[in-house]
Amino acid sequence: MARPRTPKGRARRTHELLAEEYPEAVCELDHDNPFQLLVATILSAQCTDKRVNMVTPDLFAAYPTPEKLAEAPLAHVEELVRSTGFFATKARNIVGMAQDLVNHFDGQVPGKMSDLVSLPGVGRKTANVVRSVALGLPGLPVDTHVARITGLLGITEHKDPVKIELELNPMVPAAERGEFSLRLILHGRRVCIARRPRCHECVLASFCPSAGG
DNA sequence: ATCCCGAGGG
DNA sequence: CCCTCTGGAT
Repeated sequence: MARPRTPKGRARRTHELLAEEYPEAVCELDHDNPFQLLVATILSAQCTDKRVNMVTPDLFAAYPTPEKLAEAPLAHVEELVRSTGFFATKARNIVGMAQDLVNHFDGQVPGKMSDLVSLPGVGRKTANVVRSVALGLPGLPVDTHVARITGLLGITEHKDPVKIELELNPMVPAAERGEFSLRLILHGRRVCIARRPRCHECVLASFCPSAGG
């Protein structure tokens, strides 16, 4: 298959092929509402979603709402999220985030990007996950997988995730950005694995410069 | 650029 | 042992 000449062409081809490969890519962080997804996504930094799903049931049982989490003893939250790594930072961030929701956003998860990134522990990646998965708003989360794969495919030259996001946005229709990200992430976990990519099994290999074999 | 900082894979 | 796992703040 011929390699599309432009970065945008490569982005579109990538999404076409990944949409066939992964028709129903879904967010695998367990959650029942936007607040829970926001907490789970903060916890997912440098950690597998599987491990996050191991700690959130107890966490949400103890602190089901922003109001409850805002008043939680830090030591108890640290204990509950310890196995996700960076536990001191994450505990402080999710409690502080809950306090901000109560104090500034009427206990609701805001949809505006500028509001979301004002919350402790929430950067653009986390904000875009919440927007696209829980709120039905446009959002293209750029995580380690999205950054790595778009770089390998020559869709972007940037290394900074925020620059990558801003460069990718015009290449992908707003309504498809969340799915595009989800599919790249799934592909990164299953096939284009950082440490040992399975190029033989990759549907993108025909136009991937790094698919040597 | 550096720190946070646990768990699992190769 | 070294790297990676859906990063964010300083």
